[in-house]
Amino acid sequence: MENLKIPVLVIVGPTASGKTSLSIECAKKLNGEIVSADSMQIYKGMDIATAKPTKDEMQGVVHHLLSFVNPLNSSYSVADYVIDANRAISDINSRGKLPIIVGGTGLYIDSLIDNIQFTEIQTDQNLRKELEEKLERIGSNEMLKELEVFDKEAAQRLHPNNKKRIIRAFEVYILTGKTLTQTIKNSKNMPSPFDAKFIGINYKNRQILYDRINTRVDLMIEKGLLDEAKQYRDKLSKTSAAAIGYKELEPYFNGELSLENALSNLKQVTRNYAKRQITWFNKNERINWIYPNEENYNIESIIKMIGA
RNA sequence: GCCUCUGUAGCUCAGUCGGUAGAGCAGGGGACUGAAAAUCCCCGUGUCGUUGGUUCGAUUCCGACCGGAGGCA
Repeated sequence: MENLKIPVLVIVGPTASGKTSLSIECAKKLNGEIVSADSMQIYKGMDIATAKPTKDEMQGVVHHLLSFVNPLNSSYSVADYVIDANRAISDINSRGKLPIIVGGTGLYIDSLIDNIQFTEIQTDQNLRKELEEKLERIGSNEMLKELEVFDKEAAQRLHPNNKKRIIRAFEVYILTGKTLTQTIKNSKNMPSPFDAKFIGINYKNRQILYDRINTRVDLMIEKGLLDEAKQYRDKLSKTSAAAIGYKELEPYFNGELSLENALSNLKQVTRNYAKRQITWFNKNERINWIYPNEENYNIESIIKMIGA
């Protein structure tokens, strides 16, 4: 049974940690193709802000799930990602190559690797809007009391300020007749189809990561981030608009902030994001951590580490 | 030179009618199932500029000094 599982290499790490170059090296060495696991690099355009690998950087290595969603009118979610990534992996595997999953979106990666079942539930934007209005009207605590009637566990788990999740708990129940708690439980019933080896890149001295982030933002400006941001002003879909890199420049475009201050804010927000990513990956005990500038940071020892 | 304001957490600033102090941001930790680059939770001791004085007791009142900002000739 074990050997029927598809072998995959997973490379994770916070933003600006060096995933791109390491993954391309691995792909070349291990006859692999890359499956991006990045919730923002999926969009067409948006190249500079999301730090997509350039053609040159790819060095001929095939990349999947980059630049294939229209950022102007399409929304995307984990459930979509799991479907798309599974398809890409099957394709790569069927051609005898190693799928290398690379990215910083922890939820996408875990949902894919752990074979989370999303199929039964949908979303309903209108219903969400109604629920949002209701929550504003009656308040979080009242809302949680109502939730407690049908999903006590979720009601106890959710903090009153976490409005998005409270609304989602109602949405799931109204749409499917099943509670969010039950739905989550059910989603974990299928075994993983993958034999996954995890590599995580991190920095023992976090300041070094933060310096890399700051430098990268300055580099983005040189590459034309301002023009890219202007191009997408007020045009992005609900999900693509969440990208870090454009919304932080709005105050500058509106004349409310100097470019310098807007940029230091953008760097700040990116650093905060990196920290959240690290928190997510830290709980994954399957990850073999490697640290740039240290002995084991080379392809040979990485291959040895994962037993490829 | 004189006058006024000001000096409190890494930063911006509250505050203590005299009993050694607290917010936001930063930073750290955590959660996370269809928006996840999103959303949310927890964590605050610091010579209260320095130095004298008054006082049982001063970061708080008074003086001097040293920074900073503004005004006046």
